[in-house]
Amino acid sequence: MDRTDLLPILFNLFREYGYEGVSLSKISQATGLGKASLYHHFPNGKAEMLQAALAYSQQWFEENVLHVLYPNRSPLESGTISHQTSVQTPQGCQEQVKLRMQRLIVAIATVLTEQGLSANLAQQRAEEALIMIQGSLILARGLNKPALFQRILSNLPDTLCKP
Amino acid sequence: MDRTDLLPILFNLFREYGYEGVSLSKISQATGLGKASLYHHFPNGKAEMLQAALAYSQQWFEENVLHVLYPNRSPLESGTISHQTSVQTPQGCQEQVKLRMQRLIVAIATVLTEQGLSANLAQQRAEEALIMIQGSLILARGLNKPALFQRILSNLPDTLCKP
DNA sequence: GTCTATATTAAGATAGAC
DNA sequence: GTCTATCTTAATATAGAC
Repeated sequence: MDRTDLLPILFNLFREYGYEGVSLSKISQATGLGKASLYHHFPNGKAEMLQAALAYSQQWFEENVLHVLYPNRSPLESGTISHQTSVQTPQGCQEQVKLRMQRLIVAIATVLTEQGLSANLAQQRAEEALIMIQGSLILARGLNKPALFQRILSNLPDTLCKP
Repeated sequence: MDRTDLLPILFNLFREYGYEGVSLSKISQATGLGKASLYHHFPNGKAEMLQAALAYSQQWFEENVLHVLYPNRSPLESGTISHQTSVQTPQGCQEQVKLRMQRLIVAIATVLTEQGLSANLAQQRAEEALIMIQGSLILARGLNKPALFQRILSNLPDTLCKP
């Protein structure tokens, strides 16, 4: 088994249960590997597993989101993980979250600007896009209504480009 | 020290760190009480502390949010904790979260209906209100820009009542 | 690369004195 | 009502065989 196979499993675990909510026993069960084997792949233990899962999701985000918004433009040089500190604890996520939000907002604002919106309005709309996405995810999960998220997502393009 | 004094401390701890992220040592430190003393107030341990913190926040929500939207109308009979199961684990929060969202949406939709909006539009706008609130909270925290939340909140009344 | 076995520490929880 | 002391279990982590 390769380390690459473990990353999506780790990512899903941390996303669903949170860092403290994921125990090595859970990871062992989810991956089918013994605890000792996990330490073979991640010598620094759980903290390193989180770090690897974050890097994995970051890469996914670059390829599947940012690269779609920036099809053949920016080489995404800042996409390589440059803000990674030694072995990350849960608090260490904050900076990565911030960076990812900022870059997504810039990407969306750029697209909106090319659609004819002013810089200020584009920025505001891009923030609004993230707000709607994040907020509808919370409501969809809280109310157990996935359709609510789908609806918001479908209306987003019109909402952002409108007046 | 009274049990009532502990509730806001517990609530803040659970909100900040999550259920698994809060240890009895942390609670002991935050409250100034020994672990054994905590078990005097909450014989069923951490699970009961979460339950109490949830009930406390629910009461706060009733008095400070719903009662403001329903000034002297509904007696809020459903406000008393009727959906409480024995001793709650983290999963047990889901149903409470759902109920609270639903009631807030109904409350906002009712207000909007009285402002002249149609039932369907009012419902949709009420959902949108929660989406904006929750989403802007996430962005404000993630970007470390509290002003973003303030801005969204200020614009909400107009946004909801407009066309 | 994975295992069994074990060490080490911290967590949740109790007993009983004051 | 709060404490000290202790119990029990689970968590993180390591050693060493295969």
